[in-house]
Amino acid sequence: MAKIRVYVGQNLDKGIKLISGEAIEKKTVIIIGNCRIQYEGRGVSRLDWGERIIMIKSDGSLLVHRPFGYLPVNWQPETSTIHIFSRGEYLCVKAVRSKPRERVFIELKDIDMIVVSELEDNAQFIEYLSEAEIRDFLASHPEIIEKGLRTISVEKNIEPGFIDLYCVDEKDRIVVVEIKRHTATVNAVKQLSTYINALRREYGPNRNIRGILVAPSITKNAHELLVKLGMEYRRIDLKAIYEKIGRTIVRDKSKSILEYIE
Amino acid sequence: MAKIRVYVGQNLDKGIKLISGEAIEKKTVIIIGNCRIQYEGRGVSRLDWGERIIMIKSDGSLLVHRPFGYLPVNWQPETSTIHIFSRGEYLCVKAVRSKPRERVFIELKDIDMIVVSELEDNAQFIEYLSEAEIRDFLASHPEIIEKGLRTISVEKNIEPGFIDLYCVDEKDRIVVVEIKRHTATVNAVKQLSTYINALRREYGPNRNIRGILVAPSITKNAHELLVKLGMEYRRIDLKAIYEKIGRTIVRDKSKSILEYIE
DNA sequence: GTCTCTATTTCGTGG
DNA sequence: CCACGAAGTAGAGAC
Repeated sequence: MAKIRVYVGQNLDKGIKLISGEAIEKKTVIIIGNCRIQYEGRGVSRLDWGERIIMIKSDGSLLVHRPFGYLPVNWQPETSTIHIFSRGEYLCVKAVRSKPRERVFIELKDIDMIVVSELEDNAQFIEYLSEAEIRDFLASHPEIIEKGLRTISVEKNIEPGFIDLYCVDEKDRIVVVEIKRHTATVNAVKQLSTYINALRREYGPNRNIRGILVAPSITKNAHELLVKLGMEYRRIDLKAIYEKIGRTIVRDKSKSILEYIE
Repeated sequence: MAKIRVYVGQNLDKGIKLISGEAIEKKTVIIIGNCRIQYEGRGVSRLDWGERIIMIKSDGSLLVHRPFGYLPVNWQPETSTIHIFSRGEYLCVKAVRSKPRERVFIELKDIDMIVVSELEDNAQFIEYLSEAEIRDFLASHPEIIEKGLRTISVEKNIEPGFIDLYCVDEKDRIVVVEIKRHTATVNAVKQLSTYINALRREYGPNRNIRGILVAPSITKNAHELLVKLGMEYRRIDLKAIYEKIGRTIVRDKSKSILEYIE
């Protein structure tokens, strides 16, 4: 079980003393209370009094959550230094970051609860179906994109940027493959076009160079532009790739994992 | 003061019953405990047992925070439906979203604390120095960009997209202004170049059309490309703009607000 | 440190 | 609802 100290009601003063004095090393602090907030740095923001949840982690990251919305209303990433101190009637939390130079300044006028916890969490976060994983899988199974396609290099660096897959087709034409793990937009088409133009400059007009955009879907505008520029689209099915890579971990058996992919 | 109920130690069962039975309407729930998590949807992830903080808001948003890092390790935005229920030894939290189809499934084997709160927060979040604000300010003060510059239109829609400022200079040449509120990259240069090419096609080769990229800074590659394409860079100072727009709210007087901008 | 690109990006806005 | 671009985007990887 985690070490947790809860300060509420009569004990709040003790909690305030604890978090404002002692360094909160290795501890995660949650404060619930009525506060106002100012942020200055890359932008400037102001938020007047309201009841919110403040989370301060031992690495210096700070989050302020309102009772709605997925995103924190104010925050500071982990490179910050955090000071907690009393000023007049208010408990103040000040998180300053030097690069970029910015600060979050919180004043609390009412505190409902303080939780100081020491959490142990050493598990490794494992992700599947990232763009890198899909790219590497397609690199070793280029026939999924097109029969007879062979991969020459992965993440090939040419001047304008990195080509996901640099391949040749059955007729030995160069094929530039751009992979998107979700809906391809006009930007993706432009990106692919840039690569192809660069290669055409390099190889001259006699070398036939093809461009294939691989994605589970593509926007209408993107597809029009793609066709206009003489390039091609290949749909991939993330579900099928996931099956082929072969995962077996399913804990919640109420629904198949594959129902949720793409 | 906010309405807060804390369940810890002996009371945990009561808390579990509360959050798994009743709809948690208008309430924000925090659970601290040892859990494992699976996510499936746009991607797939697994996280084995560890002590974490789970936050569930009344709008259906879900966040799981590890004791480190600014970002939640797993989450679900506010369009989700959330079910809390017991299965065997575990308390389960299941958040499902339909568009895109995805789910987060959490199993808790030890719970340290449950907090159920009703937070009141109606304050308006106010942001300054957004790209829109900077753009509108420069639109009405184009002389900051260049002496004699006049704004013709803001957010002008031409085929490839929207031009931030469409101006004419002292010599009545068309000037396309692209504004970035931080470091301009090669993409910004390409964007500007696209607009200018479109206008050149429209107005023919005799009309002189200039492009100005306005940003607090620019990357080396971007600047090289800009010069190569015959366009110009103007540095803007966010601090100066903020001063000119004229803000006065400064609560924490220990440091001037302007120290923290840009 | 600078620059570029991805992200379970999220979020807004305009068509 | 789809498409596209901004964000205090954050974070990773290459150079």
